[in-house]
Amino acid sequence: MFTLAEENYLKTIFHLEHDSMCEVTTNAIAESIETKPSSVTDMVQKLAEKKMLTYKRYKGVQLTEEGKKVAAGVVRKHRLWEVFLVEKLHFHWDEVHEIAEQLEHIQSEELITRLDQFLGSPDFDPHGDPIPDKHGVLKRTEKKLLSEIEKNEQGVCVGVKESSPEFLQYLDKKKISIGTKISVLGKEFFDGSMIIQVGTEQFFISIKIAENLYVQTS
Amino acid sequence: MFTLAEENYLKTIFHLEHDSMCEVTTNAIAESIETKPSSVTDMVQKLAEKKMLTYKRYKGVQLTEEGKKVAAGVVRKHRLWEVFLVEKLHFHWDEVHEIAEQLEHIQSEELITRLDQFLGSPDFDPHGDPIPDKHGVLKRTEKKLLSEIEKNEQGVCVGVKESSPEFLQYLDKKKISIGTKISVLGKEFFDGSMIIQVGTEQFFISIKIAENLYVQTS
DNA sequence: AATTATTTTTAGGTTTAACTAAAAATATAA
DNA sequence: TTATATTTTTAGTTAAACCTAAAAATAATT
Repeated sequence: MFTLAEENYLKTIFHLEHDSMCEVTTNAIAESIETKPSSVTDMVQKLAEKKMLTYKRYKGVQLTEEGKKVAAGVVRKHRLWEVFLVEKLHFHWDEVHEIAEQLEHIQSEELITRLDQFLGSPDFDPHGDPIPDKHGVLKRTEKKLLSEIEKNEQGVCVGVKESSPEFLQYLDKKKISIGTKISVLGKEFFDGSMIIQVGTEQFFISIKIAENLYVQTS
Repeated sequence: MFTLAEENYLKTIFHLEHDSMCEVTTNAIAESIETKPSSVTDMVQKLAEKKMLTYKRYKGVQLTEEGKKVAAGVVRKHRLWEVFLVEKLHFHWDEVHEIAEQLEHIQSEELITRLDQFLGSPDFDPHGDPIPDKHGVLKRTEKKLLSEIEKNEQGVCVGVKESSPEFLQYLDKKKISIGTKISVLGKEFFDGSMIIQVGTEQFFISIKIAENLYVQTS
């Protein structure tokens, strides 16, 4: 069994490994978790002793297979709870992160099995992120950033890269959510800005928006 | 905001006050919470400073109005989650306590408001215990112990006093749950044992059973 | 290659909530 | 009432997870 702090470290390192695709540094963890590098060193040494990750002084860390499994379990719980909050309790997708951050630490295999069933074994959370299965395996999707889509092509929104309330609220105002069809009508070479169509509305978006929206083209 | 430990102390003292109807002793708290009396003294002093209870050395404690409100809030969360686990996830009523013990500490007003709505604002948890409203007010019911029922009277099961898995499983085997009608066909003066009827079945129960089952007669 | 800057670790301290052991207060019994 | 027993508190430790400040290792510049 793991403490709340240990679970948070494992989860954070799991995400950082996915993002950076290489060893995760002490500073990166510290920033992510909003703590000091010295605290990270402490915890990382503890997790190394528990064989959850490999650690060489000054060289960063890497999750072991076991560590990945534990971390994926926490992510699975987080995302299943997010689905519950949005689908069943009708929370807005920008309100659920904090609460799921707490719920992800509830310990009960059976609870998660039943929650998963209750929700119809969803594959994705309300932000479009994949939910690991009970063995920690992630379904990989071939999603692209909207910024990679060419003029006159179109895609379906499947997720966001950034998930700050501000961004999610912007998307909401523009009536963009998971499943929304987006057509690229025009693209400015100079700054990457676009004219897109969502439903019957056409409007301008900056590169910053386009680089934080995932779409599936198929 | 309160720590997990603080919430557990407040909740425990709240329950003990209801049971004993007088000041709650250090030892009673220690036993309930499975900790040492010295640890209780520490925490109780801390909670007294926070004005959650009044404390005089060697004299026990009493919750303040504020303390009662906080404690009732934790109990409300616990019991709402129990309803969720039984009604929505189809857990058995003897499996939910431990999980609710964790869920009761999730911090989010909005979550509980919505959970309550989602469950149809239930008044009682799966064990028949009343759920405090959002202001901490408990609906009082005039329930009696089955052992107080006379021969040839009957009542409807509304709750249990003890809620150990063993007891709940016994009740289950005998097909007794919340709402079950129980008729007292015979009562032995010597040891308090009874012959009761549940559905079409008639059987013998000891005083130990009868003293742990609440029924409503009306 | 030597210096400077950055990153990471070590060493030592703080807080929370537990613990043990001993002292003090209260309650019970002779 | 004195002696004994029980309950409660105090004093001093421990462990987890954080912190600061200083030292050590690594990386970047000149």
